[in-house]
Amino acid sequence: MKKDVSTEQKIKDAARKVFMTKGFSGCTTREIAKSVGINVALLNYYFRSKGKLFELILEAALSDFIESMVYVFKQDLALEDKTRLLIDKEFEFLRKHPELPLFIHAGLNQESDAELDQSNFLGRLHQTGIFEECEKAQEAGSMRKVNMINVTLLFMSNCHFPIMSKKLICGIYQIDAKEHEARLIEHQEIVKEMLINYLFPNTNKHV
Amino acid sequence: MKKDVSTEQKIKDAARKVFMTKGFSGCTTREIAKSVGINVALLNYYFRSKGKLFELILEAALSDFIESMVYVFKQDLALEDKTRLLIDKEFEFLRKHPELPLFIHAGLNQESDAELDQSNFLGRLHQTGIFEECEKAQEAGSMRKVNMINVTLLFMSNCHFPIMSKKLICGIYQIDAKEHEARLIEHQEIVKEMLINYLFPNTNKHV
DNA sequence: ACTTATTTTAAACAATTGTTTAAATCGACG
DNA sequence: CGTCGATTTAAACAATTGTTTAAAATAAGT
Repeated sequence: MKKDVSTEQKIKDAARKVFMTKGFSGCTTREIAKSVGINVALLNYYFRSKGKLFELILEAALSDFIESMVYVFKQDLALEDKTRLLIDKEFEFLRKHPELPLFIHAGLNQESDAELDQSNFLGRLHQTGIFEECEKAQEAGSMRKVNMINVTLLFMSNCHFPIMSKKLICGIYQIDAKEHEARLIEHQEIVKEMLINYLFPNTNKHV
Repeated sequence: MKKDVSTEQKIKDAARKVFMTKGFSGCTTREIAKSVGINVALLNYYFRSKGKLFELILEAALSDFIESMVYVFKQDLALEDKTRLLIDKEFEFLRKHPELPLFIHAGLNQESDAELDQSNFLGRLHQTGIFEECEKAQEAGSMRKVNMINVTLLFMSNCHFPIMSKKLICGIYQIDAKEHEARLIEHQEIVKEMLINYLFPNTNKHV
């Protein structure tokens, strides 16, 4: 019979937490092992090396983050409502995992090869039908004609960056976490209005 | 007489390059020393330690990036034109230093204390008068009433993130650097239009 | 209970880390 | 030239790194 949680999973969980906050070269295998309460050698017994373990965590992180988008795209909603929901869900997700964006970007820079599409992220997004949906809306004139990569950039920029930049913003403006959270809440609404206004300009809004 | 370039400066330059691409824990003092062509001990002779050197580079990077904004704010232009110029200059600056945003954010997370405002960044921004200028425009109704921290977030998100996320975007969408650059050029125009529309809504635009 | 395979550990490995020490080299000035 | 200070180096330091080896503990099957 298995234990309540397998050792392998416990290592993954601990490694995720440590890697997230300190990065690949910022931590040691012993640090991870200690936080699980096991011997260092056991880490190499389950995963072949520190690097291999890191790749696993990084890919899982990427997967999580794609999945949070896929969930929204699958909903049966009008494009405008999907836009709102996407932004809300992204902020909700990123509030729970605020270290994730920086971890992913820093992690991708560490990996020289970056065989990123083993997990077929693009395919998973395509399966939701979001691309065709946008294409149709663009043909119909209800959505502004913008390349989908640029649309992605717009969403990610305005959702991920405000979370990643917490320390920088707090440092520059000399505000504490509480004030920063207030700005974040406001930002969430700003982004929703701004993106919808930009992407769906024909829908009339009032003051 | 001094050499053409002082050893101290050569070390700083090399350290900047290495730290930028590999991060603090991702490189070694010997690696930096070798890239300058000097002994490791000399590095500790000029700067007390690896950490001290890193702090210096990080602060200089932050300073550069603030300065590129200050330059724009000082110009004698209408707010809308400053907005356009700011975005153009940010993209220009970031194209020259694409690793800088990620380096700054990762670096700030490494530092536990993060005494960020020794350089008085907020003061330098205030001196340009940009805050009063925006406040006046907001009172006059030409600029949307948005907290200045949120305005900052809007600009930084839409300028910095597209540059930082190059590897991620290229990985997900399976595009090469050339195609990515094309998207970036388009993004620059998108961001200009979108932000101006949002921040200065009363100025009428045509199709 | 005995055997066998899996899981876990302690210990050691060689390599690398940041830093220091003491000596050597260089530059300028008397 | 000789001396003194600043610069630079080679060598060594102790600590830590990722990884491996061989033995121990545990679990499972018969």
